[in-house]
Amino acid sequence: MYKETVYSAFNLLMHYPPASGAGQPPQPQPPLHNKASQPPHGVPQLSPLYEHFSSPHPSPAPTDISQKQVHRPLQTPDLSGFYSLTSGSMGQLPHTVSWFTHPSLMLGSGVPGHPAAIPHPAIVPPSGKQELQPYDRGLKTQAEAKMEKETKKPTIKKPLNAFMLYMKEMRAKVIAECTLKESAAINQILGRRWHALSREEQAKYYELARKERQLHMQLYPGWSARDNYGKKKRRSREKHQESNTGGKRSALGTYPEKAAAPTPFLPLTVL
DNA sequence: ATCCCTTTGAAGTTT
DNA sequence: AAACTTCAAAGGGAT
Repeated sequence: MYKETVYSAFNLLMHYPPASGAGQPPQPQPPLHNKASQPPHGVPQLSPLYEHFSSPHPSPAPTDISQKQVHRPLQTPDLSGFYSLTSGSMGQLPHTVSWFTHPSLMLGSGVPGHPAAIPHPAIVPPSGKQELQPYDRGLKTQAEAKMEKETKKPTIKKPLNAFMLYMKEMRAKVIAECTLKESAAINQILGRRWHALSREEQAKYYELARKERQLHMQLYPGWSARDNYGKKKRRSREKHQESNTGGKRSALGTYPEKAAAPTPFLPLTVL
């Protein structure tokens, strides 16, 4: 409740203007490197859509976006955010940016350089948890304190990609439709559903993701995905590589053995 | 308490 | 350039 209120308020403040030329095809971007993530045989390819777009790495519209999002008059009194668990239809997408609604992103400090100085949802403490107590009791050396301060810097998260946005919106729906609760299983279903989406449906999410990246670039001009590299600790690297290596990535119809068989108690519509 | 699993996509690094 | 790696979310399960 509190979360949603905060996020919605953020959404309202950061309302996005409609993409110029609404009704134009959005700008999905093809996977750049990962062949395994290409839609498998039988799944509509996205590439024909991509030719509508000028560049695989569209440069952000310079200056006006952030101004618009800050000064844009509120369009609707409805506080339900894009990711409201109850709404769910992309057809009603407000022009918002999803990471403003990230549950874990409401902590953090203000947005650097942001005119409204609103805590930005993409900023989280490294631990993901709020630091309630001063951690330095004065017992550490300067170097240690500096080191610790460095590691406690808020983390600016990556903007969500199209599929992540789709997952965020559809997860609750899938969970409601089946008895599964484990995210790994839910994500498999969502992956299948993603491939089953029409190009137009997917394009909505690609467009949203593009806007996310644009705004992220504007808010954090110097930020790089590299900044977050190595921040996740990995328990068994080999095992992780095996399951997460690009070339071995499972695709529709070729899921790992473990998940090959459809879950028996799932209604067909879920899969 | 923290990482793994599982998905796709973006972007980073390595070969 | 291509291949490979990491991290975004989520939350139950494993360590």
